[in-house]
Amino acid sequence: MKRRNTIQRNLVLEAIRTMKSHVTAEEVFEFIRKNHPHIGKGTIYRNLGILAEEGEIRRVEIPDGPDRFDFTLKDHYHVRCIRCGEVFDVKMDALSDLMSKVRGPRGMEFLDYDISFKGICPDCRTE
Amino acid sequence: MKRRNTIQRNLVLEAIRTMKSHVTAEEVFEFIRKNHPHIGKGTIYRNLGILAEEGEIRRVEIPDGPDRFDFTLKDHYHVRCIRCGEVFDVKMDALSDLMSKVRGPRGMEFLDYDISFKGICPDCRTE
DNA sequence: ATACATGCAAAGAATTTGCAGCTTG
DNA sequence: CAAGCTGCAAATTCTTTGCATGTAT
Repeated sequence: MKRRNTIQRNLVLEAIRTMKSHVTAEEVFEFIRKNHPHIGKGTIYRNLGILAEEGEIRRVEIPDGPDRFDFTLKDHYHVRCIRCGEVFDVKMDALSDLMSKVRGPRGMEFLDYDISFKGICPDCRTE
Repeated sequence: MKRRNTIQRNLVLEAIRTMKSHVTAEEVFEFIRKNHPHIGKGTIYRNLGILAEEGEIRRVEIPDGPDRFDFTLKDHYHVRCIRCGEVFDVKMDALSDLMSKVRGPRGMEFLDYDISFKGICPDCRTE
């Protein structure tokens, strides 16, 4: 399955690069739709998946909300506000080699991990 | 909203206590349905939510799969097999006070975090 | 040419919700 | 008896898929 270089795929990558961090598929769709009203939402999802698989972008799975997509390459984590659902970046010193510390069922191959925080964002706290 | 002590709520709690770890709402539903064929799925979801909120059980949000529910009290994390979707417990030495290490937007209140791993389980590796 | 992609609409999976009637305190 | 619940079905939300047509290589 050799990949093609389609207009739509480039638009999606371009959008992720242009828009603010951790956008949802829906946001990418609305963004691109402004200039390309006929793009289909399925195409957005398909291309986000392909780009993430190729490592061009990063898929961030947010518990309790739609997946987000990042262009950022370096590792960072996220907090989700339990009131409004907004997602923010958080910084944290690299955890010392988490992958070598885990113990799972015998023979389990560990590939990846993610840490996600929950909290209440400044705006929601003062309401 | 004072809580009542309903048969259904007790059945759900009982089910979580009886069944193996990290079960899905669907599994709880099927389990209870054996003896109470008229229980509604909405009731299962509502009660799982209430019990989790009360701290009687723990909700574990699995990226890319349905929520799981645990009776286990102590902290532990999970791996999800990317091939078959099965979820396993993992053990890891307590991380030294992650909550005090995070830096988020100014004024963000951090409440909780979870770590989730991905991997390939023994069964799927040998297939 | 021909395999891969697209747009559109419909299907799916997980969960939530509206509502009339039933229960618990 | 009033506030909570329940069962049921329909609605929501996010994402995937089938298919006829389009297009990059």
